[in-house]
Amino acid sequence: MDRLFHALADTTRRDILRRCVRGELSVSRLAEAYPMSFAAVQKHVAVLERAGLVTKRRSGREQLVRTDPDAVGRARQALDELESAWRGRVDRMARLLAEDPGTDENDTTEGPER
Amino acid sequence: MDRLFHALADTTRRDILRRCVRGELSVSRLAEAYPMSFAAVQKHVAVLERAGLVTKRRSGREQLVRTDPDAVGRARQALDELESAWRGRVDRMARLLAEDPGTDENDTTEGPER
DNA sequence: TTCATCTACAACCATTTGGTTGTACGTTAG
DNA sequence: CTAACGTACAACCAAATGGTTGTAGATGAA
Repeated sequence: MDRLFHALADTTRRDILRRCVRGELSVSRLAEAYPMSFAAVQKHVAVLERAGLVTKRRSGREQLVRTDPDAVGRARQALDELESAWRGRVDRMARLLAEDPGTDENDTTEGPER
Repeated sequence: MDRLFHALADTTRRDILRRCVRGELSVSRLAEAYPMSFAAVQKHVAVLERAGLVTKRRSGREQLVRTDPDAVGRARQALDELESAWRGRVDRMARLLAEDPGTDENDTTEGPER
């Protein structure tokens, strides 16, 4: 979660994500687009990879970068949960679950984070 | 944008946001909840404030922290745009705008960021 | 007034970040 | 084979981060 948002908190990295939307791009092709060294872009891609936002696929001597379609969805879901709390939906849901002694699996109210 | 995601990229800060959902909390009240100094929490609140995620209101000698309901919406919208690009919606929209010589204000295709 | 509380802010420190350069290795092209 | 390309990775550096302590200013309570 920390890594996800941290990866998104950089203009270059968000731009890399946008560029990889249309299709796979090699790291060196990406590096041409930015006023920085190849190694720097390589590091940005590594950050995105550790956050699960992109995956790399080897093709010959090139390393093709592709976005993970589900990753942004996960980030959005995290914000949705935050927004739900905002609107009090979580509280009401928790209260309903408390009254109904049914299957209460997940805990959405306590602890700083999972 | 950078500041927004960076503010969200920390467990303590996300937790502060959740705690301030129900109502305003003073900084010292917040500080009691975490195993760190008052000044550290103060800094976290400052980061959230610079990102526009919370606002502070003075009440006597206390400084009450409150979440900005629209802020998470803004972050979600940013992710929505990213997700739209994923799905190619932005591209099709841009193509439509290109064919229609009408009011083409925003540029969504070039540059690293706004 | 005096004291305790809440806040603000500066100074400091260790670690991380974002960038650089340089070197080494696998792969493709001539 | 040799040269060029794409990548990986280490070492290094300046700046930012996340934490600390200490000091000082407002405000509320005794």
